[in-house]
Amino acid sequence: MDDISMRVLAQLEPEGLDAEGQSWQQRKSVQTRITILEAAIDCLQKHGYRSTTTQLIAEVAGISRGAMLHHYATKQDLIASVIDYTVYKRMEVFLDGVRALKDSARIDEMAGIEISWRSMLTREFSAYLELAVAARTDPDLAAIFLPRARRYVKSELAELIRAFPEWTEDPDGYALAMDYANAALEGLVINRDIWAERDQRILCQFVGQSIAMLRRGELGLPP
Amino acid sequence: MDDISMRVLAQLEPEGLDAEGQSWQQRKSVQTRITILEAAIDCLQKHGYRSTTTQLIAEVAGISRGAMLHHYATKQDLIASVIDYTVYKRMEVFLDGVRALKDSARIDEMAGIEISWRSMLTREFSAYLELAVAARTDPDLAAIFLPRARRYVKSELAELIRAFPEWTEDPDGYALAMDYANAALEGLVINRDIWAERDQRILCQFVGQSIAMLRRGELGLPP
DNA sequence: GCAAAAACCGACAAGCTTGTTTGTTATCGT
DNA sequence: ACGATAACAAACAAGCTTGTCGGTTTTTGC
Repeated sequence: MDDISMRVLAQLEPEGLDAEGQSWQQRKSVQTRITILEAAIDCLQKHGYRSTTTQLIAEVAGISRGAMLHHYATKQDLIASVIDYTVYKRMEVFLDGVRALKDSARIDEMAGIEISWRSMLTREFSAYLELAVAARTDPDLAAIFLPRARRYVKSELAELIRAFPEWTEDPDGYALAMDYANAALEGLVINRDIWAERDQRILCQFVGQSIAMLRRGELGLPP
Repeated sequence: MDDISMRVLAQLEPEGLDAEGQSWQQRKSVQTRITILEAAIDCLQKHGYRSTTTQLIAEVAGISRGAMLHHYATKQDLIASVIDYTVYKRMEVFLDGVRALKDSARIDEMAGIEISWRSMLTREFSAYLELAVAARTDPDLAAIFLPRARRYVKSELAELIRAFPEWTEDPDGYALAMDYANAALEGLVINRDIWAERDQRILCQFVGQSIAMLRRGELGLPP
């Protein structure tokens, strides 16, 4: 893992899941928590936030509900951890993908879009998006989600530019490209069941092309 | 209302709400149903699909739950009507907006994007989007939502091109532009609480610009 | 070893949601 | 005018969800 990844991941790494050198109980606890978080991700993806009951999560995780409530006293505690965990894992996947690209593929073919698109098709991002949309109409969820989401966007913007050095000279354009890619692809994800797959591929390519033009300065904005 | 509007709206007009020349009971019934639908829209926007209980809708509508279940025997019946109703009203707003544009504004300044964006900030679209995302994880809702959504996309694509005659020569590009605008703006709507307003405005302009380039053939796709 | 703490389990009360059912008032057709 | 029908109201049962509580097993510190 190189410098770039270290910085980003260090900022976003979830707490309470890194006790690898601790006692037996600590490690057992961490393992159980990860099992719970993975189960929660599955449930969020399949059933959505409001239908993801603590009962269901416990069943999928294969432990009793009482045991789960020992690790996460309330549903909010659990969801807060899910947010951190999914953000961390998605960033991990995204960075791995971008780092694996050759410079030419990344710059000329806008392959970063493809990586971003793929990272949005993961279980983790499905769960994250589910929370994002649910937070818009659930005050309790918004209270724990929005601060984390804003922090995440900030970290992503500030650090990920190291993975795209070709944007260094144009920070505003980079910020726009980042938001733009996220918005377009998230909109695409939402309509995945409605639109034909071919249309989705074309759309994805179009987004990549327009970002390429933005970078080359052929498609800008009035000041 | 001109020809264009007539065609589109005729295809999408909800059933059971057009009994204006009927008996007193009929008109009363229609009025009550509209009251219920408007209440449902408010609830969906504010609380999301899963928290929009029949109890809550009845309270907001100002009638008893029993009375509501007389008009809509089940929650699914009600939601199905909400889908048709919101699609109809959004299309109405959108068409009114586009018709009010001068040709120059529509073609050169891509003002259609601004209209589309504004139509997505309405109560009706918020409710529709809420149903769209909820349908992705709720099989019962998906059963009534997806068929209607696909029909809506088809009607929109087939008929709305009359409002944008400058695209007539390029049906593929038009289809792409349509999907693209919807995806990007819907993604923008979803992140509305997370991103700064200024960034949202810039993003909206960028989407308009890239569509303008697509129309001028300066930004196409490989076959 | 042994007490304390942590991991884990099962059951409970309180509240909410949905659809059904029974009853009341107002309007329609003849 | 009068029976039928529609609009509306209220109460009920069945099921689900959340958080709390007492109890059991396993690990840790001494």
